[in-house]
Amino acid sequence: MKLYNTLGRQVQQFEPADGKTVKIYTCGPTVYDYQHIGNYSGYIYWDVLVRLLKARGWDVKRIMNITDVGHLVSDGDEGEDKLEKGATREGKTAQEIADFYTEDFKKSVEKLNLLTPTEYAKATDFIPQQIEIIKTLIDKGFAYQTEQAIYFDTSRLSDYGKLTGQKLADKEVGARPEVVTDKSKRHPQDFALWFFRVGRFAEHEMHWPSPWGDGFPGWHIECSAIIHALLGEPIDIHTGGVDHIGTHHTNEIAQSESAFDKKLSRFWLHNNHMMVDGQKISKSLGNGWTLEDLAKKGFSPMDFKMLVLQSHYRSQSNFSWESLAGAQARLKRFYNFAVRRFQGRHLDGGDFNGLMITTAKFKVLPALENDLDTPDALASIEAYIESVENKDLSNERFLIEPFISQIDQLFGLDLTSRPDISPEQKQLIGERQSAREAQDWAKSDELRDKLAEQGIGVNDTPSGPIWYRL
RNA sequence: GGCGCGUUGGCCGAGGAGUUAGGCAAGGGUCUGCAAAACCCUGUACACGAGUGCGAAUCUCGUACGCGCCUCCA
Repeated sequence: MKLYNTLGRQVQQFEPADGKTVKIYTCGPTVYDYQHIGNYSGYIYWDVLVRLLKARGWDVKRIMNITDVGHLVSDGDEGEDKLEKGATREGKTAQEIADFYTEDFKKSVEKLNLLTPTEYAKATDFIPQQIEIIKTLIDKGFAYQTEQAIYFDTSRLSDYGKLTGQKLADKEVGARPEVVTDKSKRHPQDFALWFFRVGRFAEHEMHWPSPWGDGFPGWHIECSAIIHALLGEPIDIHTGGVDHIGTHHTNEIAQSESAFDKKLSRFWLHNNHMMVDGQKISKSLGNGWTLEDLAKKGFSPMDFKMLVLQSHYRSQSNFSWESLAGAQARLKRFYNFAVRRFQGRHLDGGDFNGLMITTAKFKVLPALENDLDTPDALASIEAYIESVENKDLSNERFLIEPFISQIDQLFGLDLTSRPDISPEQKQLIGERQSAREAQDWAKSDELRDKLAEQGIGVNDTPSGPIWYRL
């Protein structure tokens, strides 16, 4: 299978280093607030990636971190931690905030039917490991100490920034005036490994002892520590949003590769961002919808997932309520296809069954193996559903179950869990059909209305009624 | 200033030198007791300019516009 590797900027053939187990790390949420739909779009893509890796027969060991400390806020960078800002806002401790939003994140993962990682790793559970790496970096001369912090000396690396393709000298450092810099930093691009609880950080609520003094870790070090502790370098795939390329992942590479003399990750995959009405999702625009906001407008997490899968992970996609409605309609069609398996005329399988499996295997899977082309994969599924619906059901025999279970395996769209209707409802359909045959249109219409009240629609075909959900 | 991406029919969105993407919406039709659903048909799209090709939406250069990153961010 082929994947686009940001490191090297090209599509490359992928397989795990040991040929068996894929070691994969996904940059997880910073749990200081609800995650918005843009956040989840990334997790949806990486979920399909994991499902694909498994479908190809590899074992997957996947770690996702939960950032619950050390993530400084942007606005002016006054030294406030995102977690602590959230805590102040809600009158809680940083720990309570982290726990609450971690829980919310996990619930959403479940709602979206995303596979849970092998392990979630909280940054605060790996403080000693982070300190250990910093120690190593100091010993090897890659880090230095000032009054405010311990910094990584980026000038020690000739290939610092290899992920971005941008030369260090070309970067405009401190492009924004509001960024506060430590005057005693040797190079403007040097980044903090450990902050001391002094100056603007004096009141920092979360802090730990270290060999160099009381303080808290920089943001990037947690990922290096967690990867080292739970996966071991090099890992096969590291995923995250495109915004991480320039800073977070660049610094992760610098730290880990300097400390351990091994490549950190063989593949770097980055999802592009979801725009909302053509604009970046941001707090100030108030367009960072949550799954809850979508639910209020009548859209399920699965509707949203369908929308996300309709565009490629490397494309910048655009969210609008109109496009979400389109995705919802499409998903409904998938669902109504799935419940055809309860309608009694597909019991024997036969050639049709084989054809379905073949389609899944020879069209859908290859689409995904082509750098995770989910839109193309969906189109193949669509083409197949259409070909089935064209058939005269009374004559054709087919088996939907294996097909949809393959689709579910790859996309987690919950097709297989679409419920059957009740025996009572089936009886109503039968009665209505009898009424129709007796040309009792009044009764037939009455029964149709009754079924509609229960969310069931009926399609009269030459070979009998077919029900679907409204 | 640097790095990078994009511009596809009403909307979303793949593809990527000659052959239908797909979905949603729309119009017409078939079927039907009537509907709905489904099905069929229709739209003949690729920012603009120039260039290279037998041939360009697809390659090259330029222009315009938009976006991302270089600062926390999925």
